[in-house]
Amino acid sequence: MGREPAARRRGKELEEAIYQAVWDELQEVGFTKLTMDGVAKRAGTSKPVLYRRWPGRIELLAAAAVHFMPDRESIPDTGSIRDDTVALLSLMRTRMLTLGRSPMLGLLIHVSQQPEAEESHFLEQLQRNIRNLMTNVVIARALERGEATPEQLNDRLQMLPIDLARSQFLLTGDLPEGAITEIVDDVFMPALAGRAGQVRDSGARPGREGK
Amino acid sequence: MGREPAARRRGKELEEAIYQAVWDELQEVGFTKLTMDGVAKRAGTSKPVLYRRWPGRIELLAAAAVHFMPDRESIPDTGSIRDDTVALLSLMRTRMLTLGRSPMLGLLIHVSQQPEAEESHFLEQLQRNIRNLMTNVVIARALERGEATPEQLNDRLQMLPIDLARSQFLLTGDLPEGAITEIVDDVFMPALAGRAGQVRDSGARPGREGK
DNA sequence: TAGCTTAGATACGAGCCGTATCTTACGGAC
DNA sequence: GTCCGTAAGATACGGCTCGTATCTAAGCTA
Repeated sequence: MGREPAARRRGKELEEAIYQAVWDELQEVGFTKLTMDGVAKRAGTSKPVLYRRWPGRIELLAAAAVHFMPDRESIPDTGSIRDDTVALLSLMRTRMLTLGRSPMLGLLIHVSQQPEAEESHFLEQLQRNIRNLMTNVVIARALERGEATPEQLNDRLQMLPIDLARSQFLLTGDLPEGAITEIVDDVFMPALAGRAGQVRDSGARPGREGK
Repeated sequence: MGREPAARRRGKELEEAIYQAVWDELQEVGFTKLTMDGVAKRAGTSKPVLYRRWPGRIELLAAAAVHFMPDRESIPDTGSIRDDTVALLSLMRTRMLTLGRSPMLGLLIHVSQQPEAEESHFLEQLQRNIRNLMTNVVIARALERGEATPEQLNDRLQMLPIDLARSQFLLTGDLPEGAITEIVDDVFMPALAGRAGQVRDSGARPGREGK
């Protein structure tokens, strides 16, 4: 007569179900209304199971995000810094859309109030990864190709496309294809060209190397 | 025997005290722990008084921010687009530091989940105001001076310093003097120069002017 | 089969939410 | 000065979420 209680899950199987519950709950009620009770209920488990694994909802969210984050880490060599940068921003787009705007803002708030935040390891790791791809792959290739010189590429300039992409996403919640090409073609490439025209700041001699 | 109950405040006097309480509470417990109970208690009043005026804590926070926001709206004419831009970013810096990183992120989350959000009128108003100062003052002056041409200045490029400044603030919680000059001198001015060198997009041939 | 780990159920106190109710201080009208 | 309407301030409430404590029994391991 008593209904069959669901089989008891453990380890990876259980965690996977919890992550899925987090993701579904995010989709359904949104970040601000994401609760531990809600996740536990949806996952068919109970709160203590969650608290045994994560300190709180932010850390649980971060873990779920890690779990669902696509982990493509390579930028195809397109042959030009322009297209490589577009590819990098597309990767950024994929990741940011996976995480979502509110969760990303939520993680940022958490970081901003708990500077040591081990849990935000995740956000910083994404950030660091993107940064490395820019400097060690896109820029490095550009230097090899002779598309740019080291003096030309200060830190700000190297991070320019990334910063603009993140800014756009945090403000609008999206990073459309068109925005990417605008960032690259209307800002980044001109900025590179501008620095090329006056390679050394001291000897600024605009427009002397002839077209 | 009974202690003298504090004199009952009304109107502007009361609201001022509430705003001050919000600000103090923000300072003391931080954005995520800012509660209506806490504000009411600190202001020496009670929750119904707050809820009669604002729908919730986010709206109360926004109102307090408006109240404390310095309202300098002018950018001195420094004689160059470079220095005008620095002045604009300094204004942005002042405003963002007044609001604070977490509150700004919190308002952004609120906007992101309630798109119509009338209350975030405040954030968008700040944004719009800065935008207007950039296009209608800084850029307009530059065009008058002949420092730039209209074709040179697409939307992305015009918003570049603002976007970078906001990005920096949201990530680090600050916008130091040095960051401002880097944004302007290492990115914005070169980008302008780059667009000047190749006014029409059709002729853009990146990486061809090298040695 | 015995025993250990831990999933899952349940209950709890605490804190905050937003609202309802009530008293009473204050300000304006006369 | 008196009367009255408005709104401040106190209090209490139900509801939700938090994070934890306690207990059971399921399932793995020896």
